[in-house]
Amino acid sequence: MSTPLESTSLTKRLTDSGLRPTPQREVVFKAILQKRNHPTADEIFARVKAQMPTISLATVYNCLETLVQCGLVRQVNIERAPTRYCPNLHEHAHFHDETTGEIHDIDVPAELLAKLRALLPPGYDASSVELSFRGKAGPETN
Amino acid sequence: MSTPLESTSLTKRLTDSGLRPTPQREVVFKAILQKRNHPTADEIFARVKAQMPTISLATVYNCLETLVQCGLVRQVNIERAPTRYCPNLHEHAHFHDETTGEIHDIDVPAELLAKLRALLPPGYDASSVELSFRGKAGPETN
DNA sequence: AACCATATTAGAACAATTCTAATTCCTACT
DNA sequence: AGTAGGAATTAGAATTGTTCTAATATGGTT
Repeated sequence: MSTPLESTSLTKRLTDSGLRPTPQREVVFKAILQKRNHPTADEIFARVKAQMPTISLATVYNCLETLVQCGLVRQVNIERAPTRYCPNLHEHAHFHDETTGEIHDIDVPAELLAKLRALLPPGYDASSVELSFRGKAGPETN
Repeated sequence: MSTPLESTSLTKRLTDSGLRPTPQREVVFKAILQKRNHPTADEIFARVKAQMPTISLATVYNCLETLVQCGLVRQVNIERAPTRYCPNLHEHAHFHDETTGEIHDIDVPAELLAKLRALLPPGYDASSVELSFRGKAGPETN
């Protein structure tokens, strides 16, 4: 009973990646599962301190990074880089090139954009839609 | 010749919104148009200082905000709030409720996701796709 | 020309995150 | 079981992008 299902799968994931299963990582993971919302690192820190008062915010960040690496948690707002401004006013998507750090515009047909908006439940009114890709651009030069 | 087309349209937009056309705003706007990429505020600051060495970074931020308000410039990475983590691992979009600040998950059919990926030019390989809406959720409670 | 709201400025403040260096903890090996 | 050694944790400082503050300057209107 000291090893519930959740922690075994966590332990497995960690060891499979050559990482150590530590109490901190377990507690952080459970704190995220606790409520099905989208907590910030600070919120997770608060939840976790209740059970483990000695844990530090830096550790929470470290654990989160580990969990994201293992694919156990997703990061919603990856973009911590500075805000960027663009003069291209018509609706378009962005491709963030991971190797160069550059951002390229991607055209999105209006028809497809409409389909995206149609995903929203009734009553939801989106004032903006942001679509961004992240990855490697091919070697073809221009 | 001291009032090229670009600045007249800028002036018009500003005055239409009850805002003043100032040299700083003009210079910032031109700096963004100068190159068709996605500069950060710092980069714009650097470009601008060449012509107007006395301008301050705060002003650049102010001008950018104004230009975004007027719809002359788009902000790419609006999300300045802290990174959020979510345990929902299958592909989904997010809806940022502007009134409550909450984030709701939106399901995206795999078929539609495939269509989005298909927008990328050949050679582009996206490791992640992020789709987020921003707006007001309806009044229906749950 | 004077007024007054609006803009600009420099620098301090802030918030989220990362870094640093010291300590502690797991795990593997005897 | 004991211990070496690398990995993880910790507290606090540092960093970064952005916003705030309070004083000064400016532009457009009367």
